[in-house]
Amino acid sequence: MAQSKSFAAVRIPCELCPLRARETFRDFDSTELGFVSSFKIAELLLEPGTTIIDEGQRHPQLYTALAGWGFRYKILEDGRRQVLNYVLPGDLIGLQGNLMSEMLHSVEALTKMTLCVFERERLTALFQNHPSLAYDLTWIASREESILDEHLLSVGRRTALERAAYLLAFLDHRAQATGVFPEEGPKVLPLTQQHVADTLGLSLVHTNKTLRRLSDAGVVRWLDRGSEVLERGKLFDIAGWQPSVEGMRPFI
Amino acid sequence: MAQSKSFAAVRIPCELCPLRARETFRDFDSTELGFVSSFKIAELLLEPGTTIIDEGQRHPQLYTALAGWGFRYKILEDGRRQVLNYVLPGDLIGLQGNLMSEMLHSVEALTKMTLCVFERERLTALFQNHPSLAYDLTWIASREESILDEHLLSVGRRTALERAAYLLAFLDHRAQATGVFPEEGPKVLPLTQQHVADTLGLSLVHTNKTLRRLSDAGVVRWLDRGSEVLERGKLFDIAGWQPSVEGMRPFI
DNA sequence: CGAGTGGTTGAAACGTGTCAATCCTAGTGG
DNA sequence: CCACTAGGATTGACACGTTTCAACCACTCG
Repeated sequence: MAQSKSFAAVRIPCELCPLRARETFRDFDSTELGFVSSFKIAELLLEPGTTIIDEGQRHPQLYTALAGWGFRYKILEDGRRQVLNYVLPGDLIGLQGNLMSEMLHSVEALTKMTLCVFERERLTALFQNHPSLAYDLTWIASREESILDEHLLSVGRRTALERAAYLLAFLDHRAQATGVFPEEGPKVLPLTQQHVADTLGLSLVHTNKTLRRLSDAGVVRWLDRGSEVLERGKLFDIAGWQPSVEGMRPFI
Repeated sequence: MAQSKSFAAVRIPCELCPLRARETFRDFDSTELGFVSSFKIAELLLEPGTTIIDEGQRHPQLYTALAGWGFRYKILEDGRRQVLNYVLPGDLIGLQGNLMSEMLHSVEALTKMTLCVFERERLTALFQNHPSLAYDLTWIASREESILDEHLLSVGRRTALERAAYLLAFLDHRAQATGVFPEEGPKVLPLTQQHVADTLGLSLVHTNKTLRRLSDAGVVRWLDRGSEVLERGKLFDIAGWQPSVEGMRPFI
């Protein structure tokens, strides 16, 4: 497992942030922009498999994902792992560490990632001087919460097939909305079946068989280490789920 | 199902808030107290079974539980229900989801409850003028998040017995910490087995058999419509879980 | 070329769900 | 005071979904 974190030679200034250009994300006014610009202390480039945050450790930094995929998870003592959610561009990493001294979950990069690095300490200044950003932070936290609600509903009450369909629909939709997919070429969700299993609360073998049913129905295609959604509508039908229409969302 | 919400004849002023007296909760300074006092527009007294928030509806109010037990849940179209978390005194109700649009989950009273009522609109003023309270809000949201993380781990990866043990340990611990238990008499968690089942993601029958195993082991006792934890330590052992030590927590 | 990771498959064991009764208790109205 | 009722808890039998075990294949990388 690659543990190397390298600081980028070139650091994208927030003024030129590629995310901000996308219509999904709300704009900053110049004051906010100034603060966030100074809030950002570095940029991290990560290889797939890198651990970003380790459960049980103190972690003085916060991150915003700029590019790439990651995932949050927890493990039990005997190694059973539960994936809690996925990290996409615009997502804040490590917010809940602020209260408890130690992090209560881990985060790992799924693909190459770029992260903006912030100093946790400076959150106080953010709350003091930038109410609108403070509001955004709360907004972000409560959005993550509602995603977890839906996941919990899924793992607790949906069947294996529904769960799988929901997960792929959910990820495909989020990926689309945040614009992680390449302009050209297949829009692939970069997960192994082990990740899917650990997200759905199923065994690897059963996950494989469930995904196969989706493949056979022509709804998705499984690639080398990832999958591609072919029939969005059918997935929604199977899952019994629709993405809720979101307007612009904030990000720090 | 009783749907009546009645406004209290007597309204406890925030200055005399009984929760604030407890050592679990952090104190307000006088400015904060003044704001919260004006933020609170009413007090609600609810009968068991009352729906507080309805999924899919806009809900212009926020609440803080002052007394009693409630629970948050989601349901699928065919009626399958998943309990997401329980509401205890000091908990904020209605923060999750898009801060200003439709609710993505429902909330129901489990016992008689008392709620403080706030106007969602005035959140803006809170963020503008009271950074410390804004910070608290984020703290609260991200705490709920870490609880959901643990629940998701539980439902996804723990066995039925571990899950049941975890849930009872978790609730017993929270109840103890917030002081909902009566000073005298048995400390009972006011859930039916149906609630437990819907929290654990299990069927009612299997939940019954699982709880019976815990009863037979003498770890808990099941009462009429609730349970009592007898051996905290053993419960932790079975669950493979320990409550993380929290300092004082904020509440609005 | 061998090793490692990820995916695939079948069979058997096991945990959970479903169905269908029964019991218990608190609350209701005659 | 006694049916009567309704919600909650309990139980056994059986069906079904999921896990586990144990292979094997395909592909990439050093």
